[in-house]
Amino acid sequence: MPKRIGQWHDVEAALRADILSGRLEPGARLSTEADLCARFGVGRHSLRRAVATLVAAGALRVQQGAGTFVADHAVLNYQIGARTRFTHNLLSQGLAPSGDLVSAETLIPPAHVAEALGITPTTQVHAFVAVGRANGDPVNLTCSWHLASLFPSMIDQRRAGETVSQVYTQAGHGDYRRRETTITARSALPVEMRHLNLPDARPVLVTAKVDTTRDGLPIGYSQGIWAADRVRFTVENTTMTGELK
Amino acid sequence: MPKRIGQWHDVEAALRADILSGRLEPGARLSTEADLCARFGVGRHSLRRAVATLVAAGALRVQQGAGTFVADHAVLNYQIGARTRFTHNLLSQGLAPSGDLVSAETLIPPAHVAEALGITPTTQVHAFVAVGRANGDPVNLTCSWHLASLFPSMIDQRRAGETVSQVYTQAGHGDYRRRETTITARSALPVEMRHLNLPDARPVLVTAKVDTTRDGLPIGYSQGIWAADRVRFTVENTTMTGELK
DNA sequence: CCGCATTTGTTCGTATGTATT
DNA sequence: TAATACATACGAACAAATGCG
Repeated sequence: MPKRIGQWHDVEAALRADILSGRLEPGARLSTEADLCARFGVGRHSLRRAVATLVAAGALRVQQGAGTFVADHAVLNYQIGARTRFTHNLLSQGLAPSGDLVSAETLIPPAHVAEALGITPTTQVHAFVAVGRANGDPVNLTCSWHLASLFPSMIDQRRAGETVSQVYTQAGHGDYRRRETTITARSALPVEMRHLNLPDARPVLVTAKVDTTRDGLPIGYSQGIWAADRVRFTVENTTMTGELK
Repeated sequence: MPKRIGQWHDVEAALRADILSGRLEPGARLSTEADLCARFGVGRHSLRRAVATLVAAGALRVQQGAGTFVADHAVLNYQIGARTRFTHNLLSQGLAPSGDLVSAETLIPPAHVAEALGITPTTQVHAFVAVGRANGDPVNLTCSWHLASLFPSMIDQRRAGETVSQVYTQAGHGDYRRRETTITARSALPVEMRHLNLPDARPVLVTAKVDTTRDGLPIGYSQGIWAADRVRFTVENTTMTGELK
């Protein structure tokens, strides 16, 4: 026996059903708040809470002054854990990759970065923040940290448009490896909302990985924040037969 | 230029800062709403919106009648894409795995399942819903669909506690393979909130995979919904040397 | 075990600001 | 510029859950 308290739950369910069933098509505009309030017989508060929930869920998109619309998204399918790269991933789906370097500086890393890199908290690193785009729309925000001692001119190189891989190679670490990638999800932080152009605290996927030399020495750590409704990760399940138990 | 208007943003930022800085320790109880309203000089509306945002972000936990608390979580590190299993994954971290079978029935699959399995929309499948737990706390909700024709007595077998792998093996498909796994994130649906014991529409990670025979014929499709703040996926980055560009 | 005070949840009304058309 | 539509904010009242005496 479901414990349904709250009219806004009912309104949310009704709107969600309309969207899923196709009665409201992707991109369609909903009636105004006032109309919907009248239709459902609830106050503006209840209606707005239902809409807010669906916006957070990525089912609706609201634009002040214009109206409320059913979301329509293009989802990027991103291959992970292999030798594919951002550029290659997008091109293979007919999307135009681009990116902006938001910031580049040399500093003392935050604690969790120092830990991941296995360095003392006072060792200097280069820190970069960049936005990756598909067809001009931002899809991810990358924060990366690299040992400053190994890549003296990395700041200038990256400002000149060189990729991390290119810098690694020129410094004699072309055969670097990527340790395992971790994936988590959470709600977007205010900074992330700005860079990813998110209208609200929507879910984001967070990827993190450590680059090491062939000997396993960490040389860089990077973290990607992805708008959850704009990407789907694919992990190739290599190996494996049965192996139950 | 940031266009930040709204007091509730300021309240959220202040609370977030208190949490991150450690002034509010994990598990600690905040002052009451009334007190916080007075302290920040805002109405209850603004305060509650700030709190709601932090709850959605997983930073706070609210309990009606009791108070608002700083979240303290145990995060499960889940190895993905290898031969590891739910049980093994938990045991290796000292967590006790358990699970409940929520439902088991034979039916016509939803469209996206039929598509994934490469079957006509009228082919019957067994559908299961189960909750996976770590130390009794729910961490994921698994929905799986399996070709009914291949596993006639699967419903009874699973009700008797047998695993999917065990059923596969007994039907002569012990050497099944897992096609690639996809990972996405979104907000939890009401059903998921109930089973995962989520107090709100928090982010969830969604994993999906197709089991096939050695010949590549699909025999089952399963989807896992994970409470985002209770799990971190780890993908082993096999292979790979440089291979830049 | 009951009852009561405390604390959060839901809902309404109302007013004003800001973006879009 | 004016009308429309969503955003923010305050206040108030009652419901529901919790915890304590």
